Amino acid sequence: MTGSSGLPPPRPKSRRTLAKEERRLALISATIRSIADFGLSGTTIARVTGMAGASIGLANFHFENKERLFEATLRHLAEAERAVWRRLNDDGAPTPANRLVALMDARFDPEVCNRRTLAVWFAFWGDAGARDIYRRVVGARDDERLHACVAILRSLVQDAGGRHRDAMQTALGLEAFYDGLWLNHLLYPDAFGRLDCRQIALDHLAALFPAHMTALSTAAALASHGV
Amino acid sequence: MTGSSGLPPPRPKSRRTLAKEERRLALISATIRSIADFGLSGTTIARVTGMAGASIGLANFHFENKERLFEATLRHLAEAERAVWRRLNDDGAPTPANRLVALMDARFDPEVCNRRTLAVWFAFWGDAGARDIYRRVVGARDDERLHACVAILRSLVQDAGGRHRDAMQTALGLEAFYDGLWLNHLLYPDAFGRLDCRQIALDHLAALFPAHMTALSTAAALASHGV
Amino acid sequence: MTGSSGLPPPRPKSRRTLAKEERRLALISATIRSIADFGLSGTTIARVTGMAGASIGLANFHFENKERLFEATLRHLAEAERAVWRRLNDDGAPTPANRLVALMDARFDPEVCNRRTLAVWFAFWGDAGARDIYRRVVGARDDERLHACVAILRSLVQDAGGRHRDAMQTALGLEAFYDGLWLNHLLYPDAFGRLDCRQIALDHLAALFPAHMTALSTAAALASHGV
Amino acid sequence: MTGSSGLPPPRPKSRRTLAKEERRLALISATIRSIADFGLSGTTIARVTGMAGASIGLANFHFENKERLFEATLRHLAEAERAVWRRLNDDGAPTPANRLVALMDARFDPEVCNRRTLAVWFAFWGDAGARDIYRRVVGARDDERLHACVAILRSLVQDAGGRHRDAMQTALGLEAFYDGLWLNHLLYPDAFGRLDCRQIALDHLAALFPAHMTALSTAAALASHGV
DNA sequence: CATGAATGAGTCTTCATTCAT
DNA sequence: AATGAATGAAGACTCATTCAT
Repeated sequence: MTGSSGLPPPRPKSRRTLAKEERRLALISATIRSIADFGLSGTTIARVTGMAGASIGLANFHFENKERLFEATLRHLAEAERAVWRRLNDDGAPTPANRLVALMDARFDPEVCNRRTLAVWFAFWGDAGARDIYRRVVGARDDERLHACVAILRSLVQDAGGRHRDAMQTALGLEAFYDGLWLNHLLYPDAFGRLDCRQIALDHLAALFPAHMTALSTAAALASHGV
Repeated sequence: MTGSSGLPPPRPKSRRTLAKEERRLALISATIRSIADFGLSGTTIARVTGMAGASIGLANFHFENKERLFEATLRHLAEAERAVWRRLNDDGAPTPANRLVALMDARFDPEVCNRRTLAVWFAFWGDAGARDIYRRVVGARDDERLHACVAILRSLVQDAGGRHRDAMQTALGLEAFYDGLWLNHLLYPDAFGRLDCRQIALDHLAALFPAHMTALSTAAALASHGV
Repeated sequence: MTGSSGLPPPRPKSRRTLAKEERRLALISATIRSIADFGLSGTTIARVTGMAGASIGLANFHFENKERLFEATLRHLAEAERAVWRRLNDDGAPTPANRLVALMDARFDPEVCNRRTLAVWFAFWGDAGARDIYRRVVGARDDERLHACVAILRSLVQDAGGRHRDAMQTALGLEAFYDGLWLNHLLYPDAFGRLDCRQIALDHLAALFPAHMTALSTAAALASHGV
Repeated sequence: MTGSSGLPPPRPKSRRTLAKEERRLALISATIRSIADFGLSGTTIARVTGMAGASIGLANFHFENKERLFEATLRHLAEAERAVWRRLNDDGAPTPANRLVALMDARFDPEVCNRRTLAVWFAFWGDAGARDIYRRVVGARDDERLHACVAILRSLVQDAGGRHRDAMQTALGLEAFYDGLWLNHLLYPDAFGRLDCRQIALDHLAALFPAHMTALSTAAALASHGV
């Protein structure tokens, strides 16, 4: 039906390729769930493949290693987060204040800030051995985010004749604050709901930049529409 | 009864007890170092006892379990942190602002905020299985700290007629912020030095409570003398 | 029948057959290289097919089994050695002494006595399980060679009125000697060069049969021309 | 009973130590049997420990590795062979001819030249990966034996004004010959009995050194008494 | 109190073989 | 003919825990 006419079906190959990518994704997804539910040390190849409905050997076929599987998992999550950020950034008006809020909003987007994803990040941050893997895979991405924040802050404060050196300090403080909110959302999801965290972060931004208060509130209101 | 002759042997019991306590401490200390250097999953009984210069059997003798050893380790660190906080709190003048700074300063005291200690906390926070242990052992202590913060905030804001519900929100935000600074100190010790973190935290307090600015600055200056 | 029209397609079958045989040879050659470089246990289907530039499934297509692949490899090497021997035997004058030297020379011909080939023989001789395969595939060929040697020795000694039982003993000793030279060429290729081995073997023959010394020397000189 | 008097029993410790050494020996012996019966690749930790009546974990406790277990096995066999050689060398009269026969006799002593021991040597010689282990562990010992042979040959030929360079060549040839006899004893134990091999080797020595014929025969006769 | 040999379940990884395409 | 994804049994190695001394 799809192609009864002259065109040869290029599907079989692409279907196979797709299936391969699907398998990879299924394994990565299972890895995320396993880390969230059983911890990094409780995440075994047998458990991951079992959750993905695959055989044990398949994990080492698609990912050479357990470590490679972890790396792919980190890369997957990092790319998802980056995509969310880009989307939020492109959607809003391109004022510095808007971009600052977009940066924050990406942190508390439901696709990014959920128990499973945060569990993975903290699992890797919390384990001395995994920390190295994390830095190797996601380190550059973290740097990029930090420097984007610094750039925004500079253009934001430029209007008010702010100091340059503080931009980095402020950016570090902001990122740390978001991380801390993430941690508490992970540890106490009830006391620290996702939207609570977002609100606290927004209040913080407003407290830091009272001059841009109005713009920030507007941006926040706009952004929260999409949530 | 213990000695067959009249005189009791010169504190053999207390000496033994001391030796026992020393052994326990040596094992706990080795556990901390091992978690910091090799992660939770890389921390084996053999490694811990090896680092402590003890035999394998000794760990199971002093601590029934590996889990018990971890619990004792958490308890030890929590008590040390609590002691630092009490000391700082008792030293300064008992105004709310002072106490708020003391609460913060305890978080960034060198005895509390060092790579090894933070590595342990984040190791337990990062692992789903260990998280349960953490909550069981240190959860109440964390609550105590949070409520102390709330109480301070209430008495602080009472003067200015603040709202009650905000006290809890603010306290949660503060704790989260400190946690985030801890995390970044652990991950990037160079970019986030201990004193940098403390300064960022202090700036944050000052931004939150501009009315108490002067008092806070004074308190900070006083506190930093001791550092 | 094959083609629907009258003319049979120009040797498509033979071309296919050739391709098939080429594939088989490529796989066998890769097997030899793999055994030489990684040992019998390090020789996996994936490695062999990888070295031959084929897919994993192909090995099991051309050779039902891994064991069948090994058998084909042994057969291939045995036939090559036999061909060398026949060639050398046919080339020289058909005196017993000449044939004895030819038998020896076949053992140290570059096509037979090289690192890769010897590695395969000793791999199968050295492994208890593989030994059975070897005996099943190459045992008869070894017997043939031994009895050829016995026949030569008998006709050689007949002139001097030698004893019959000794022929077998001598033949066994000769073969053992060649094997020992092979082993040392494999283990210490520098100290035991191929030509060194040949010379030692020739000296040994000369020592065993001083009466045929001259003939042997001549034969050796002739044979070494071809080397 | 053993020590009711004042002496404290030093046994417990030495008994423990002995037990440890006994375990190691039991595991090494099982390794030898396993290699002989199932080949190097068929020799698994589970099999070895099973044959030794131990648990799987014990092999890795006494020998860090499978490779270390193999090394210890090689070392054990090499030392046993060396001990036999020393014994035979010390027993006989110290003439060069005697020592040459002793060197040969050690090769065909029942403690050295038996199916199990030879199977181990050839297993390591036959596998590319194991070959490296062999050279690392036994290489020096092989060199020692070769140079001892060279020294004997030099003092033997010195009387007849022999050539020096030939000593090494002859020694290499002798060792190779013994190796070849070993191989054939391993492959065809019926056709190549241990004593058959020894006789062939002795005949070979006699053929090489007819001048020392008498001494050799005498030495051989004496040596064969002990067999 | 202390030791360390011993156990065996559990983990990662390899690999021959199968089979749908 | 050929591909390569998929399977799962088997292997080496780890490690918490036990227990005789």
